[in-house]
Amino acid sequence: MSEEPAPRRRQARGERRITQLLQAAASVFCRTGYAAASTNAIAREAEVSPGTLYQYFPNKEAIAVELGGRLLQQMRETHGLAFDRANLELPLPELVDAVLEPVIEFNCRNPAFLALIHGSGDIPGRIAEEHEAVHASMLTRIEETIGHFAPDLAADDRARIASMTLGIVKAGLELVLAAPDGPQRDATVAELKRALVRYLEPLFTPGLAATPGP
Amino acid sequence: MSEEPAPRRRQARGERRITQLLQAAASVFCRTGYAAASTNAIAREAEVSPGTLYQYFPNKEAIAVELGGRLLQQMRETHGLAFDRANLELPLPELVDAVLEPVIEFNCRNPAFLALIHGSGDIPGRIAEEHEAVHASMLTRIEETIGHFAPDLAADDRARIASMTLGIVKAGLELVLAAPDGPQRDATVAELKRALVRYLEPLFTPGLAATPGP
Amino acid sequence: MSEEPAPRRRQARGERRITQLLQAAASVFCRTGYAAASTNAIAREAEVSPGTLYQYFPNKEAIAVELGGRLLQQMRETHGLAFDRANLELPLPELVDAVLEPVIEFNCRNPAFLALIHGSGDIPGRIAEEHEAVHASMLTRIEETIGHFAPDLAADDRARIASMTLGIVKAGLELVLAAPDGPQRDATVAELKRALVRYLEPLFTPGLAATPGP
Amino acid sequence: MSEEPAPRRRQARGERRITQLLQAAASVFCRTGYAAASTNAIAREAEVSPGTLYQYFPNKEAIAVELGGRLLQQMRETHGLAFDRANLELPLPELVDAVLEPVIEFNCRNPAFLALIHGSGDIPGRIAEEHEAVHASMLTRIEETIGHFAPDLAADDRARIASMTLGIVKAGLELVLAAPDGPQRDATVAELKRALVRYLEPLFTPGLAATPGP
DNA sequence: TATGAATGAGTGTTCATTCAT
DNA sequence: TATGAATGAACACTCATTCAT
Repeated sequence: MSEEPAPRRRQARGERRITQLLQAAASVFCRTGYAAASTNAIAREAEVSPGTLYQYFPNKEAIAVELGGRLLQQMRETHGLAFDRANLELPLPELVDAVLEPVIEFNCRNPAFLALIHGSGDIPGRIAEEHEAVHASMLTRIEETIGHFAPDLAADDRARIASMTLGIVKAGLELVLAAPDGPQRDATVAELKRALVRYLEPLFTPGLAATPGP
Repeated sequence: MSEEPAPRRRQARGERRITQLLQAAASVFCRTGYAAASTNAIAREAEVSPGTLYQYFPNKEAIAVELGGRLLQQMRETHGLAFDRANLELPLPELVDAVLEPVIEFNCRNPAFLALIHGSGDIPGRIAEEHEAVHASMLTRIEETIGHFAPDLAADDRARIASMTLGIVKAGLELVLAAPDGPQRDATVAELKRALVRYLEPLFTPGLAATPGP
Repeated sequence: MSEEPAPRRRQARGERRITQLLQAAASVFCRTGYAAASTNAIAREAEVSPGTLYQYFPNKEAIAVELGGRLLQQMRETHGLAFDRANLELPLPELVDAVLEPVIEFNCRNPAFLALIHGSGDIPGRIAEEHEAVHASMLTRIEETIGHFAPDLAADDRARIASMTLGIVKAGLELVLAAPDGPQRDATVAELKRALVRYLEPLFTPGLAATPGP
Repeated sequence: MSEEPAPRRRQARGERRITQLLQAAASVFCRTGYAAASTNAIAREAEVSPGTLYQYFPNKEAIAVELGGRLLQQMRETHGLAFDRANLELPLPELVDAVLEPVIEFNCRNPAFLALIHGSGDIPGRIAEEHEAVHASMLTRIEETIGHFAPDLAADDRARIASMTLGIVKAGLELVLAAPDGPQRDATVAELKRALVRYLEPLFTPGLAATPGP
């Protein structure tokens, strides 16, 4: 009677606290990087005491793991959505457009995502693994798409191309985030798309050798 | 006659110590990033006491600055050499080859370079500036090359393309370093070159619009 | 109603901690002097962890500054009181008595004061300045008193006499502190007073040349 | 044949080295105090390597002990000389003059002496003992002199008066050293003498009660 | 002997984490 | 639950002391 209704509210409050803490963490990680971010700073940013922070996270790493996980999940959805929307019938430029648009938007709204991925060298084990997992899932999705257009490609070539594609996207994303919002950012986005289209074009154009030839 | 040899030997020993310490630092920075690297860990890696480390470097930053400076200097030379060797008469694939080869080789031999560049956000003032300077000089060199082949390009387009080019190179370099030495790495190198050639080809091929058209 | 008591209690606790730490610092400074006193030793003396010490003081100097400041403030009050109580109508022995009594009492209760003044050469900037200020204000007060009884005295003579007076007081204070509490200490106090009275008597006795004469 | 003449020269050289090191130590102690003085700084000041310093002194304390000891010895001689020269037939002002003159001169020439005495709180055991010894010998000499003029004085009164006398001398010495060389210093010296004469006068003037009486 | 590079325990200080309230 | 004071191991750095040359 006094146990039933409370838990739900408690859970709701807990969820709100966690969100609040993760937002604070995102903000601090962005400003200072993972290694230099102190849990006290995160708690302060969340306007919460250090003790409270540790009521929801067992340690600093867990914060990064959870934040990374959530961002990664959103990214997965975003990405999935992107590939879904982009039915594979579209010509390459439009496909690239459709896939990239939500990814760019997501990263502009969540700069912590790239920050966390970038700093993942400094970050201890688990989060790196999580990151690795999403990374892998992205690669898989890209590989599938490539496979759809170039079914004869050897598996390792396909994997390599997917990696390079993702690498170009990340590099471009960084340039996009670095560019001031407005026409400059738009131009950078366009440049990234151009780079991708040119890189992938031969794969999507039957009759042109995409891989090393004789 | 009894004064000369000692100082010289001592200097030689000092130089060796510095090299040894910088190697240790490179190794630790690679493993943990700059921020998380402790001076004691560097000293331990160099099999030297903390006091000895501080006999050669006034503080932690100075280690990164010196290491970064040396790598940057080598990189500058490597890069310069690359562009020198690559007389601009070569067709694009050979040009890319000539420029990339030494850069890749350098980065394979000095993985700390990329690590340091990556962590340069956390790194205090001077090294970041130094890095910025080399980054800028690389960009300039790339811009010049682009300008040679596409003299009519607007300055900001040229700058953007140069940035994207460098971004692709860095991303590719990371993939190359991640690939196990041997055929896989070679294939990754080839893939990176392919990406660059495809991206830049239109610029180097008269009659094809390289910049945004209608 | 549920917000008020906690902060106040907390503040009270903080104040107690600070007092406790300052007492520990006073004790350690007395034993070893400022320069040789280690923050860890102070924390240990206060039965507190180093981290706690640093929750209340930003660095070692700040401890000395705060301790010095508090003692100096008390000394100022003590001293002021002394001169106030001692209306200048009293004959010299009573005047000396009235001024010295509270000063001696204060220093017996706060031996760190003299220790800190002694070590103030080693102590960084601000505290030395503070000390200098109180020293100067003491001198001023002594000069005024002298001026009241010997208005014809040249300014530099008056200053010199005040310095010597203060010097004698300090030297005597040290002897007093060194003497075991009880009759020996009382006798030392009496001796100090005697020394002061004899030194200053000529100034306060019209008709006797107080300054160098032929 | 190859052993005999060398030792003496070696000893002579050693003695020179020690003197050189002690001078350097005196200079550094004066500038920074004992606690803050580093052995490396002393070696540097002596233009000698740290290793050499440790060939002549087993540790930092030993340097202070030896320096203190030598200064103390010189002081003893100076002081003894002072008391010898001042045959006790002289009237008090001349006696004070005769005793003080060489003491002041010595301290002006060896400011490290006072610095070392001042810092003796920070200084570990042995040197403090040495210092105590000379201190005691000075007191004894003063007591003897007092005893000569006031033979009826109780022993503890005599001791107390001697202590106070020495305290005044030290305090005055400090003022003298602080005063800029020239007329100001001379005036301070004169003031110190005046203070001593006034303090001691009653003891030396039969018919005047020197100790507390009704 | 003289050198000065090397040592390592110790210093001031920070911060992830705990716990009494 | 929430708080924030308390903890203590670890960090950057120093310096008295040692030792290979």
